[in-house]
Amino acid sequence: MPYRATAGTRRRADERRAALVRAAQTIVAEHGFAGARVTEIAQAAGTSAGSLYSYFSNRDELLAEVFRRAAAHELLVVRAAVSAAGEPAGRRLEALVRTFAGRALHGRQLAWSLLFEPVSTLVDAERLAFRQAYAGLGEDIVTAGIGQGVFRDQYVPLAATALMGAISEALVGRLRPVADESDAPSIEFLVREIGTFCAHALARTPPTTEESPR
Amino acid sequence: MPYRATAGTRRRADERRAALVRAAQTIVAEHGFAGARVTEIAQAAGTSAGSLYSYFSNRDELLAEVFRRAAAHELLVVRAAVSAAGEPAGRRLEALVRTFAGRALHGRQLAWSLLFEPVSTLVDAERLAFRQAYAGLGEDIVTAGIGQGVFRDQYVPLAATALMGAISEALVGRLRPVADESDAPSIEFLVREIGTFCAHALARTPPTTEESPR
Amino acid sequence: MPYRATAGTRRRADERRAALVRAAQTIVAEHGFAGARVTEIAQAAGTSAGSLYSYFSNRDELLAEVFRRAAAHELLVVRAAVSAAGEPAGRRLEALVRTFAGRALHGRQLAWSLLFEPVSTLVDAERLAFRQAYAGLGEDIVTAGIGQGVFRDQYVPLAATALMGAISEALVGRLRPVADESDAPSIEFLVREIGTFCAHALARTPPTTEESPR
Amino acid sequence: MPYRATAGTRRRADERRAALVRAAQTIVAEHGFAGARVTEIAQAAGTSAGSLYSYFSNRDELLAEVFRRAAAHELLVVRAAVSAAGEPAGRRLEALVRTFAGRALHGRQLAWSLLFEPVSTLVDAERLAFRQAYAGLGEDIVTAGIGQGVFRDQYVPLAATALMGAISEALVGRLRPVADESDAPSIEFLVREIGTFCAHALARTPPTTEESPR
DNA sequence: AATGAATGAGCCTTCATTCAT
DNA sequence: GATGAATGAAGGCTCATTCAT
Repeated sequence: MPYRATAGTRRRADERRAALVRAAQTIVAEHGFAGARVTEIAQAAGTSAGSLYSYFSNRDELLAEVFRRAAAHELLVVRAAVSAAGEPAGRRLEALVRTFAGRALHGRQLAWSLLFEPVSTLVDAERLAFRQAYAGLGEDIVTAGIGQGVFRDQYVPLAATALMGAISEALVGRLRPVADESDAPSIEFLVREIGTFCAHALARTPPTTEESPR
Repeated sequence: MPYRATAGTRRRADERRAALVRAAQTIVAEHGFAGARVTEIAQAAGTSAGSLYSYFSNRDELLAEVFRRAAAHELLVVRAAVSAAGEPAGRRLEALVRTFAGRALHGRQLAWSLLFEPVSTLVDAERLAFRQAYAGLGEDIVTAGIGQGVFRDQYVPLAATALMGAISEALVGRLRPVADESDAPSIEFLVREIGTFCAHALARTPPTTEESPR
Repeated sequence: MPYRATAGTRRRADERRAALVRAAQTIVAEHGFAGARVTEIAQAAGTSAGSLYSYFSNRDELLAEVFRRAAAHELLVVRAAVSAAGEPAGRRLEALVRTFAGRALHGRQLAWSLLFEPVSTLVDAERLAFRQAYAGLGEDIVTAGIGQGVFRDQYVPLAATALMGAISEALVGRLRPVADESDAPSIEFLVREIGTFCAHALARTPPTTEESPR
Repeated sequence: MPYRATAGTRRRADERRAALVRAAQTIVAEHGFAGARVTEIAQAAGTSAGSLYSYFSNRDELLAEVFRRAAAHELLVVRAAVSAAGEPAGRRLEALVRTFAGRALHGRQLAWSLLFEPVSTLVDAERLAFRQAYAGLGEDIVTAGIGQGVFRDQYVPLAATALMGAISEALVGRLRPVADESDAPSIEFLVREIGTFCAHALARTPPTTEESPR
């Protein structure tokens, strides 16, 4: 009698696979991709390293999936918030910033890993897609805003990119020492400031470039 | 004739050291810090791995020097351009963007490694200083602009950070596929767009957030 | 049938570990600690270098275990013999010498490595304990002997140390060429002589220091 | 005109050579043979590593010479003291112990290195000679003592060896932790105790091996 | 004959991947 | 299908020795 992949078998396999991805994600969220050892992932998933290789042909492959999943989730959340914001584009922009900020500040390491950490060609490709999706989100907003006359006419791809750069750097960037968080400004304040920054950046009104008259 | 530690000897040592740094930088510029193997660096410098250790106590130390050197150069160039731009702040901002852009587009991998690639504690510390210097540059410009009434009143540290994020992401970010550069917009155009983006972002005039009347 | 961490597995692991220790000990017994290369140890144990590291976190750790094991064994044997010798202290002393001698002459290099060869801080600490245990044994005997009036009153720590020095040097010391063992005195004779030497050294009767009258 | 080794040239060479040996000895006396790096020796001698190799074909060769020299010096001093002690053998023995003790406690590291530290086959051979010389000294004393009826009849080689073992272990042995030297007994006391130990060990009077009557 | 920078073999250690059970 | 011990390639670093100057 030939072996038959019953529904139960199949489901159990899927669960295992998912457990591995989840475990890996947890570790990545704590130590970054570089700190995600195959053995530890397997252990955290209640499985073995060897078993892992029957679900993924590669460590890279697994990490890529972790990336994909985490990124997809982020996107989902942000997209939902953006959709819910309705019109005009300014409100959508604000929702984008606010949601992105919430996610990023929640899990800084994961956010950073998703955005910046170099892993492998595979993940880099994945990241490209992720960023493009984000950029696409931004592009939609910008395009809509332009159409609505809210935003000035501009080269949309770049605007979206710069937008994401500004937001992510301001939030996840490792620019300032993490240590001294005592007198750091409140998140609410930061988000509002970033929102203003972005709103201005896209705005129609031409910026004042000359010194103000006294 | 006895061996003599002449000026020539000294110079050759300096050259060797410099050659190592240069070789390392070349490799970093191609494969990133992670891809810079000691043996390969030495070989590329026409030396042996062992020899490398008489110039640097460490691989990390060498990489840190590569970073320092490259970063210092970038800063120098950008600072000079900014200073030369004079008043008002808007012009300095434009100079910042233009120069940064020129450097970044020249060597994408290097720029990315300098800005983002995690290496070691040592280099990360170096990077912090580098980024802070950049941020400082930005802060100076923003502060000046606010004083001149050109820029709106805003939380300067964040503005500077977001600024750098926008610029670097737009330029070095791996958002767009590097492969397909056929119908990419001209650098000149990109730089102008980024400049506009930044100028608006900081500008005093409140952005229009409502739909324009038809 | 799923892989199962059975008692057999566990036993095999223990065996592997033991094999490594044994292999290491063999090599140490032949070439000393310094001559015990990780790769060679693993190979001698029928394993790979990498595998070694799942049983020991360190080369030093393994060597320390080799030391501990060998030393513990030596101590056990000697202690047992000493206990079995009963009273008075003189008999215990003789047992000490005899047993120590037997062990030492059996494996000269190992005995020497245990007693003298510098390895690492870890092993040195282990050795300290080993030597102190030996010294403690000696001190017990000397103290007892003094109490019994068999040995003269003396500074016990030094007596014990000197005792061990005399014995070990006479036996393991590299004083005489190892090569020419042809006309060497019998072990039995040596042991008896050392015993006499030690007995006298500790004895109560004051030594004659003046020339005997003719 | 052929190169001629003038007296001056020759003398200068000898001085260089001697300087190297001296420098090496200083370093060995501080860090042991293992801690004597070729480069550092050369530097300490005001020479270069390369130059060192025109005086010694080997690091081992140099270290062997260091050993030879230091050992010879020790021997010379001890021999002189022993000779000066005159008769009977008991006095010579005391002189041996006292002088040896003085030297050993003066430079513990050097003494230990000479007596115990493993270096190379070459040095080990040298050490053999050294120890044999010491043993010879001991043998002479013991033999004389036996002839004078001061010491009991015994197997001289072993007695001498055990003697040296007792002395050196008591003095240089790393048995007890070096750290706690606060309430350590005075050197004078130690030397006297060792002397007594040795005197008894060799003495004619048969030791009491039965418990003393109460 | 002197120099000291260059060499490179050799060491320990890590970790993704495989495969006998 | 599952397991996890075994593997072994690869990497950084040290230091005695050599050799162009």
